[in-house]
Amino acid sequence: MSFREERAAERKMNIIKVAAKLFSEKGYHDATLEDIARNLKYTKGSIYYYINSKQELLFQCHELAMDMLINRMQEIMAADWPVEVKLKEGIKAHIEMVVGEMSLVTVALGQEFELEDNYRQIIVAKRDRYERYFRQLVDEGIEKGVFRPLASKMAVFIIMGAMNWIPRWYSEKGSMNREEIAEFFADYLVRPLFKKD
Amino acid sequence: MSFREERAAERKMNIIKVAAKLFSEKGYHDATLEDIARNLKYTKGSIYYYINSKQELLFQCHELAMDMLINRMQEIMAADWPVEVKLKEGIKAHIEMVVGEMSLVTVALGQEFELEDNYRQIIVAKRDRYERYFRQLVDEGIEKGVFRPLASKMAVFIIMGAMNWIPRWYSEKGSMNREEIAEFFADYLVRPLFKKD
Amino acid sequence: MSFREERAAERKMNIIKVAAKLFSEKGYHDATLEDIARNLKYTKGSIYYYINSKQELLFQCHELAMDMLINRMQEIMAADWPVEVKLKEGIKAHIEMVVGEMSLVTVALGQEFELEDNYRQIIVAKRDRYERYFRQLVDEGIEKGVFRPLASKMAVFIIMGAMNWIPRWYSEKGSMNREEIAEFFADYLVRPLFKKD
Amino acid sequence: MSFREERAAERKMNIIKVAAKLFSEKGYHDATLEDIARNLKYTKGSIYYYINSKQELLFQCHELAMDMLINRMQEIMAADWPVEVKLKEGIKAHIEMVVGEMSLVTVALGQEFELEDNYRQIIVAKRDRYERYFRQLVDEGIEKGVFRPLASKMAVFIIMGAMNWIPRWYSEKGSMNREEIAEFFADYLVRPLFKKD
DNA sequence: GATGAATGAGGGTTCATTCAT
DNA sequence: AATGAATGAACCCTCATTCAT
Repeated sequence: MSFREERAAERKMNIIKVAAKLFSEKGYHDATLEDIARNLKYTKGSIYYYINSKQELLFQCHELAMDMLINRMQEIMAADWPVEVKLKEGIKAHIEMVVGEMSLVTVALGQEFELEDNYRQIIVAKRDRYERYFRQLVDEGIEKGVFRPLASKMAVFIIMGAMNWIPRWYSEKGSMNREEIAEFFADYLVRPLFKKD
Repeated sequence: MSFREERAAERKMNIIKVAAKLFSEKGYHDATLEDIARNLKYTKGSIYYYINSKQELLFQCHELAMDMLINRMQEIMAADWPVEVKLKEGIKAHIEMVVGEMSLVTVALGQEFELEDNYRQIIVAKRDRYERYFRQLVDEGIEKGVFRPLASKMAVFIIMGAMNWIPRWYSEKGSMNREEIAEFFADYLVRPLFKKD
Repeated sequence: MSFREERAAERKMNIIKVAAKLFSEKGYHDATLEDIARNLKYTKGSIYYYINSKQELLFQCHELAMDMLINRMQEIMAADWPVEVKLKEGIKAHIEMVVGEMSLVTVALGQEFELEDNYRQIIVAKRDRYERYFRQLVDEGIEKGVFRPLASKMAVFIIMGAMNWIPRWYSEKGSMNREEIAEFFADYLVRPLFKKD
Repeated sequence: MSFREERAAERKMNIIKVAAKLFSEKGYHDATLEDIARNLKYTKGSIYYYINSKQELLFQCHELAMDMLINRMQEIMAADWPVEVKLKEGIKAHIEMVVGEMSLVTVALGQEFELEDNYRQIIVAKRDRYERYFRQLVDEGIEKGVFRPLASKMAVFIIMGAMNWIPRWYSEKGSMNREEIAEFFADYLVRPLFKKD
């Protein structure tokens, strides 16, 4: 990639991030391109040098977020850890990203229904793929006798729901910091999987 | 209430329900008043005889939903059950309403950020009050030694998140029916509260 | 049709005519909806109560014009006249409409390429149908031995072209009035069809 | 002209021709400078090194086309032929150019109204001058007794209209080739000028 | 000579809202 | 109690044009 192209890509990324921030703050509709432009110190028209439509912008937010989540999860899957550790790490990683890249992942998780159909399909596919990693881990734990037998699909829904709700209440000023929250969630959500002993 | 007023109230309720349905299906912005009117076989103008603004309509959805949830929860709180049973019943009741009155509660839970500030404050207050019931139960369980000591606020966030995520994946054609889901959730989400024995 | 509907239809027709006028004066693109609205003493938004898009407006101009032309031509075809008279009358009728309903027919004849594909197909079909009447007359004249044998398609193209060019030069202040022009054209354009004697 | 200037002039001509092609295909408005640039493998900005505005580009198309037409007609006028032959040759030459340099002349003939006033005046003047040649021939024919007396202005309008309509229907795959069409038109359009004998 | 980048004016369209009837 | 009609503010998007490099 040439220097020029690199700078252009960087700027586009910047636009996406600002858009994500505003989308997550005000919602897709209420965040106007004017808002986004103003935040970037661009003019409305200028943004269109980098993107094709507001929808595309939303889509890019989704895609970026999902790719980040998937990449991180792939690393975890590849690691040489016991299954219950992988699951906990997966939960913690997800939470870190939800809280850290707040706006980006928040948009992706919370405003899916704003995506037009063709875009949505791509994102839903990625989300399914992502969730499947978690389900794999639960299933594997059951097979290995580490976890008790149960409906892994439901368990994953519970885990996802709990995690994805975080943006609704999280505040940097809260009594727990990121790691503590992540730790708490990982413990709370994995615990019911274990057999009683 | 006079007969007239009664009929008007009834119609207003009808409008709210239809609005809720459309809001939950297409989102607040994409559901136009035209849509709502068409579904009711009214004209756009007529609706304004019963409501003051689209925002108010959204607010009423929220309020109705929250009131339903709160009322049900109050009954449970008043019952003469052990604390862990109350909590499980609370979870089950919530899930029944999420799945049953789908649109109404879905709107309330999923589109809070569309509310304008003055309205939002009222709703947030109700939601807080609602969540406080759950937290009370957790705290009480801890006090009584039924549950282990932990950050009850976090636990409630987890419970709420898991439940409120249901509309995102629930389908009537799924492998579990309502009661089974409710049961599964109640068990899974309360289980980590207990002391190991 | 109820009184209300009638009035609405009337207003829509009015909009179409004003649009046609402006389209023919400034071209489809340069005539803005703002222009059209101003001419009607409406606001831009109001127009959308009657139409769905600017394209539709253009289409309606085309359709109205073609229907007028076709209807008139059908009357002529049905008349009990010798073929060469029918042809001359067709030419005269066409010219009357081009000059009379100036803007409407002018738009239809001159700005076909501005129509989007789905609309264009409909209009092209109508135009073909219209031209076929003329061709039928020429062919019939040839068969009957009134006209000499020649490529009727080309002859019709010539006739059409000559007539449709009129809006480019016609002025009410010109030295010939409508009927004289029509008469001149009919004679000039039909004359070459006859056999020399 | 220096070598530099020559090359620049050549490129400018190239731009005009490509512009003409796109103007005739999509219309003046729908052919964007982006389109034109892409076709030339330039960038949008670069074009402005050679031209001053899109309008100028359109004007140059018109002027080039009119100059070509006028030049050819001057040759014909200067030839030592009988008047009726000159007229026929004029018609044939015009048609050859309409069909051959399709885009250039098509733009000039079909999109005159897109020209801004100052430009239009110049073009209208040229077009008048061009048409006057044809009228001269008709008048001369009348004077000499070759043609019958008639309104030469009208006759020329008919001839022009018929010829300028050709781009609307012409296709290379049609049943007649260029020369045949030209021949047919010349015959058909001149024939009504002659006296019956 | 050429280009990437930015601009800004304006256009079509949508929609909540109002109001006379 | 209901509606047809009208409004206007706001929004997304396009594109000719400019300019520093």
